Amino acid sequence: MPTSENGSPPVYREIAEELRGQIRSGRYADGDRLPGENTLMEHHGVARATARQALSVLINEGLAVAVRGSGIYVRQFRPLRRHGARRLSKDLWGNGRAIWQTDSDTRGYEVEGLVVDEVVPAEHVLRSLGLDPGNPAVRRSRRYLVEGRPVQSAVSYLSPLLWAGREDSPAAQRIRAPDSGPGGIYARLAELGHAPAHFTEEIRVRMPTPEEAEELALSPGTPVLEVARTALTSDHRPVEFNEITMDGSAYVLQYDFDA
Amino acid sequence: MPTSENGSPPVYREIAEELRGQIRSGRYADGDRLPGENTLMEHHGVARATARQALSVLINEGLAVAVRGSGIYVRQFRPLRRHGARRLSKDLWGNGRAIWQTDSDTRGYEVEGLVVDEVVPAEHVLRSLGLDPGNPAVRRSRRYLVEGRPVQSAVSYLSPLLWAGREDSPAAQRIRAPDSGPGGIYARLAELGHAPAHFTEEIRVRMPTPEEAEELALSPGTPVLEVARTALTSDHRPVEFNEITMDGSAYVLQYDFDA
DNA sequence: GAGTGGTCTAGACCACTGC
DNA sequence: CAGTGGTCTAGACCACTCT
Repeated sequence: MPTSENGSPPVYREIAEELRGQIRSGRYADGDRLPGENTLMEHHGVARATARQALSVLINEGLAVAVRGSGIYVRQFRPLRRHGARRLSKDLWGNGRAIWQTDSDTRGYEVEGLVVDEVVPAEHVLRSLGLDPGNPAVRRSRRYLVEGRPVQSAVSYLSPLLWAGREDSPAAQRIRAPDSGPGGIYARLAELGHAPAHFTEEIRVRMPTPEEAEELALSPGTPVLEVARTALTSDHRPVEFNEITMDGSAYVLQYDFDA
Repeated sequence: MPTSENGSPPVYREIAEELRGQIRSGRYADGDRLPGENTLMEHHGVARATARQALSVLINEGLAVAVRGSGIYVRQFRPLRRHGARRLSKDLWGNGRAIWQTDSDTRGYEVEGLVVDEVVPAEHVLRSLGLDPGNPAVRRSRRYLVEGRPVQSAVSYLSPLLWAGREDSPAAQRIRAPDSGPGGIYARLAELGHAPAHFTEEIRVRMPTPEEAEELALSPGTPVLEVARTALTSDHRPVEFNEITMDGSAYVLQYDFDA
């Protein structure tokens, strides 16, 4: 194919373009089965590899998914809505509700594979927490499912310095326990005198690593959203760093703010 | 390849995995040239198509880019930071500065291909503006470049009802002119008595359409960020809808808010 | 068992880059 | 002009799904 315009596009692109148009126009709806390799070979008089290449374009665009032994299907797409500001308002965790309960519409979240341990976090995590290199942190990892499907995995980091000298307090113990108690981690931080008052979230997009693709059961052509949240006290001390990796096709992020 | 685990992964995946590891470990740095098809064929004793398939994995992951006639190179990645709340504060457009001037660090934006016209917008646009189906709107489209590279394209919609009966006022004329004047569109809206007070932004991710890939000069494996912003007055009337498509590899979005 | 997609081989011609 | 990636053909064997 030429670097820019001029001659006609390669055959496989034209086939892909034709199918793409038919998907967009509604000729093929969500979940419908697309013409397979054999059909495309006949109809367009091309070799198998060329038909495959056309289909791989759609798959890498996230428009279609291949099911082995069955066919190629139009991808379905019904995102969840995640609210930025509203969901972290003190009203919620101040009253014993966990954050993620406000996230999804009527569909409920399930938490899976919660692991709590202590590690020396990566450099960017330490920086966000205002810790020096080599310092340890409590790490809380888990995965969230909606309707049985994994949609995000989250890892939260907290510095043990926040409860130094009070290791045995109920709040400090809960932070290191799988069940963080009513209101979650933020309520415990408040009990320790480190109530979160400000948040900053950084959003990045990229294609998943193979590990992430497996953990979130992503089909090819699905990008991930990476949300890195830092929670700060009213005097702007960082008290938590949370790294969330989300199925990009599963979410719409919403932020509301004033001029 | 097996549906889940068991047997060994296909050859092309192993080759891709090996290269991926070498990229991550720093064995190949940003912009370095990776072993090409011929090299992989020799070293791994595979056919050309298999070597190609391995490389296409990395390319679709956004880790590498192919340059015809030259080689395969490790992708570089240095994102811009786009601030959500801060950049839309009234201090900025209230004083005659355009929004995008606050966006990029030291690198400057250039605006290109500004087009102003009147159209009947898509349904979701009309809904965001609170307009009935079939209503027209002024559309302002443009593209932003950083260091000569296209990074986002934006389309803004405004209802003519906002200046009904005042078509000839300076503000209304500027809104329909390529140069919207000091402070940009939001300053003009304020002059018309529709000063934006609240914003809501919706963020979506997906793989680009071929048209978007061309417009933003995206290399394969690059997702796009879609930011849909609605500007509301203090009495919550929508006055502008802005749809921004961004090179996902070029941006980090940041939002700051309080508990 | 027929049909589907997944992997792989061994060729071919082309357009482009860089020396 | 040698080397690179881009496209394409014509086969092959396999694992899986569906009926």
